[in-house]
Amino acid sequence: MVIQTQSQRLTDDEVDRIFHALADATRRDIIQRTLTREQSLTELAADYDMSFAAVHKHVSVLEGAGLITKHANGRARLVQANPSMLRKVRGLLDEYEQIWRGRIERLDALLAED
Amino acid sequence: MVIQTQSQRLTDDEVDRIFHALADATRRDIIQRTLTREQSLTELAADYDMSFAAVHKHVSVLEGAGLITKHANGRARLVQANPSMLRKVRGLLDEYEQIWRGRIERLDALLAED
DNA sequence: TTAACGTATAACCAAATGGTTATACAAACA
DNA sequence: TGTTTGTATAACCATTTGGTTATACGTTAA
Repeated sequence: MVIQTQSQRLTDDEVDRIFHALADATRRDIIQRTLTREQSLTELAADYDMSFAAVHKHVSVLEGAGLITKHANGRARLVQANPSMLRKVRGLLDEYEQIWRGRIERLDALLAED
Repeated sequence: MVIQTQSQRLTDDEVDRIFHALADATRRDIIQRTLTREQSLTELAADYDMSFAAVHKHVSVLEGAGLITKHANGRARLVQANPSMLRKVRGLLDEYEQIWRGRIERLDALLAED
């Protein structure tokens, strides 16, 4: 078993996988549903107009991105969203906001000269 | 000329396009660079190890997602990031946070019973 | 008016994506 | 034990993606 240490910084590949995982409405819906309460794969699959295998693939993509985790309960696999990863994504966007604010401040400083 | 009214809610397709656009390191880099200051396509293309046409495609993807805007200046096309769209994306993630908090509150309420 | 520069786009290609059906395995139950 | 249920995965397919080269089109400058 590998203990995943909470890495401070995400690599480009990790960020690629996270945003890719979020770029699909079915996968975003799975995140929403499993934020509220954990759900098994069959429970999830029942509500989408596609095969179980397709839903299984979507869940795998989310798992690979660290956006959800699965744990076994008998033969069921319970899926739950991982809010800490969602917060990390928000943190990435906050960095953009900081860059933007930095630009505004430099413009302000420029106007304030003389 | 079409005046784009600031639509309150993004459609699934729009969100798909936005996250897809963010799921590539080159495109994220273009956003970062053009948040600081607007840059022409050739300026942008000079720093990547790929053809001008490839960079042009990346910029088109970002433009289609509303994450950057282009305006002409002579023969140059100046690219600048669109911070308001980035904030909207953050808003989407905030919604997930709200759902998550709602769950916690319900759990707290449950524990508070008796 | 030509030549050079910046941009746009077409045609092509390999690889990835998102779906399918079919099959296998593992756990629960009659 | 045998059957059903839940999950995993393989093989396949059409479409999309992300790159290429080549070419065309405006705009600037000599």
